[in-house]
Amino acid sequence: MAGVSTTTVSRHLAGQKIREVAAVQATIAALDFRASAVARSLKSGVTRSIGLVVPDVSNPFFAAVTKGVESISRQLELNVFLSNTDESVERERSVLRGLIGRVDGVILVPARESSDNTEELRRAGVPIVLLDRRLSGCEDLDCVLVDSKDGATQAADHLVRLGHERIGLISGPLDTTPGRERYEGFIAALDSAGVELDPALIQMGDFKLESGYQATLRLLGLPLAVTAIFSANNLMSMGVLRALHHMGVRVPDELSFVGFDDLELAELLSPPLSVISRPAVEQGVLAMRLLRNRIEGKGPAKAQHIVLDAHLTVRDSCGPPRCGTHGFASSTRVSTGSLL
Amino acid sequence: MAGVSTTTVSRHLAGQKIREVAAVQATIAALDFRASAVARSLKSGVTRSIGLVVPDVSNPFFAAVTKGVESISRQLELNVFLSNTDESVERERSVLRGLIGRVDGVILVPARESSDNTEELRRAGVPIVLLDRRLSGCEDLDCVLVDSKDGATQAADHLVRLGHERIGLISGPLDTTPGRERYEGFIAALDSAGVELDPALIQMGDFKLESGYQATLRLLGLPLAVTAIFSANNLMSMGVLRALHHMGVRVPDELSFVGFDDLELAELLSPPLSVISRPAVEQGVLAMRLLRNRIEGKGPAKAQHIVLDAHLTVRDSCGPPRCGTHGFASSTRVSTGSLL
DNA sequence: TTGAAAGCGCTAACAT
DNA sequence: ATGTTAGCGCTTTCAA
Repeated sequence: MAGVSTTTVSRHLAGQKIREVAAVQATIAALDFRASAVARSLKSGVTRSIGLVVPDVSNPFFAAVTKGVESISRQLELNVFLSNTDESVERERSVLRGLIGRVDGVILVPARESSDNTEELRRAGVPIVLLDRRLSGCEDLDCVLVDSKDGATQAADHLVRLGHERIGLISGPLDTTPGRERYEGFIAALDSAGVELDPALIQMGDFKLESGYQATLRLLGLPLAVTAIFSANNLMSMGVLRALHHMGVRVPDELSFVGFDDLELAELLSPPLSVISRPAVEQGVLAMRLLRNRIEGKGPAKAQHIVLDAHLTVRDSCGPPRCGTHGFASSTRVSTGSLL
Repeated sequence: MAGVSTTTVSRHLAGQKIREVAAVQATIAALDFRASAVARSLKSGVTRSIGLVVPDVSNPFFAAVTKGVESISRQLELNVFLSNTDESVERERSVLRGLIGRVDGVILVPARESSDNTEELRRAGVPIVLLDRRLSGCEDLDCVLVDSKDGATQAADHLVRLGHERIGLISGPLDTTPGRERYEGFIAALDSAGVELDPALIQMGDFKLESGYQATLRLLGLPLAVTAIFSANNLMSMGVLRALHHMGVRVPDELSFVGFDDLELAELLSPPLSVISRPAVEQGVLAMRLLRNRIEGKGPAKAQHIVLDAHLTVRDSCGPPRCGTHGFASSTRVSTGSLL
């Protein structure tokens, strides 16, 4: 070094006034000196990093959430570790474990509502904010949610109002907050509207595209034709659309469709899709703010639960029911159709 | 601690054989002990983290790249810091600076070809792999690219073969590898096909949705109608589609369209989109492998440049030209149309 | 096989 | 205003 002790340099870096400013600055420049983030972390116990754990970055919804988190964390000069769990509890556990000691806090979209992998993190004193999904036994954690139940209710009401009575539900995993709430909201709405609840109309998916595709094929194969489909998330909706397209089923003429979560291109599809939409970037932003407060020890000691609204965006994929015109399963229906 | 020195514990954790295995393991379990990643990093000089710097995670292409990177880094037990630059050189610089000392290597999609922000990183000895875009003065870095020029050529040839002569080009920034190469490839292909190159047909965009929208409006406003449009990336393609939709221009009847980069829903749009597609997840995977080798000092000393192929996926958005039927600019054309 | 000691780079307490 | 010292938690000589 040039002239002074490391302490002096440290002080200078910390913004304190020192005598040999010039010399120190010159030497810093000459040596291209940069304080070691690692050593700082070791000394201070703070990493200036956070973890963001989502099921799948390539899901546009989580991509948007990520953007929201990232924009705030940049302002805060926090680096973000991004990890995918691929909806798997095991992966989630290993990911979370790998974050211990590397981050000051975690924003987590839990893979399964009933599988709590936050134990170790919490013992290690790492603040956690839950995003989009609850976690049983973790009601004491901050949480940013959307009123999925209400959203699903709106979807169901919309279809019922149009006169649909045989509506297929492609549900997400029930052990997931959005999966469960959308399921419950939808079923309850149909129920209170006096619409039948044939179990065959309920198809379980896993929030991934392929499961939406397969579920749709199963629904189309039902002996009694469905006149409408509701899908519990965007990826499965894509699968539904693909299946409908491959089977040559016209929407909304032959079948009506509503999906939970908007798609960037939804209005450009043919027909433009009616969907339940909700803020995504904003969820990320709110979660990051909540986490910041936890990390800094600000804010109320009590857990904050923020619930945002979802709302129906009506476009063109729903119409009145028209029975028996699509499908490949029942030759009876087909011949009936041709008799008319 | 219980019975032994920290050294012994350290050895046990490192996999060496020690006498008091039982006692040590018991104590580790009892204390929920976890070696500090930070202290380890300080001692070893290795962080077991990498940085991934992209222009925009919510662009489906980069989301897919991210997934590829993430899948390999998980296998390698490396954590990944994700950052958006939002196509901004300034943001890139600050992001890259923030990564120094925190990562063992960086995968970078540079914001601008001619603005090299890697200086500091390189002086700090951090290995870098370039992804999707070159960086001038950095030919010595490993790099994973796609043959954009060839892809754009295929797009141009496709349109020319169908008989188009007034083709609008919505280009990305020329100071970007994909922007420049797609521009050059497209222009060169038209040129060698003997198609006119009216400068008004070339609209500059910034790879974001809104610029595709605006560019399309400008193209539709041209006195001499365009019969086809080529857009240099997926986000701008969405903008084009939206503009065409709003203006009521039918594809491919009134106007043909090809875009660079596939869209998850491209085949479900009406019409299904013809696009230039290319591996995305694979680019991420390859870049991560390259980076791993650099970090471990394996592999050839010489920089590796991997160039993947792009190919035309023909669907239904291109047809033969039909002039003068769309647009809102020229009243002459409109009245001519109604006279027919 | 194990332990003592030193040091990775930083900062806070204390002393000057 | 500046320097000295100690210690964050780990690993790695070196010695026993």
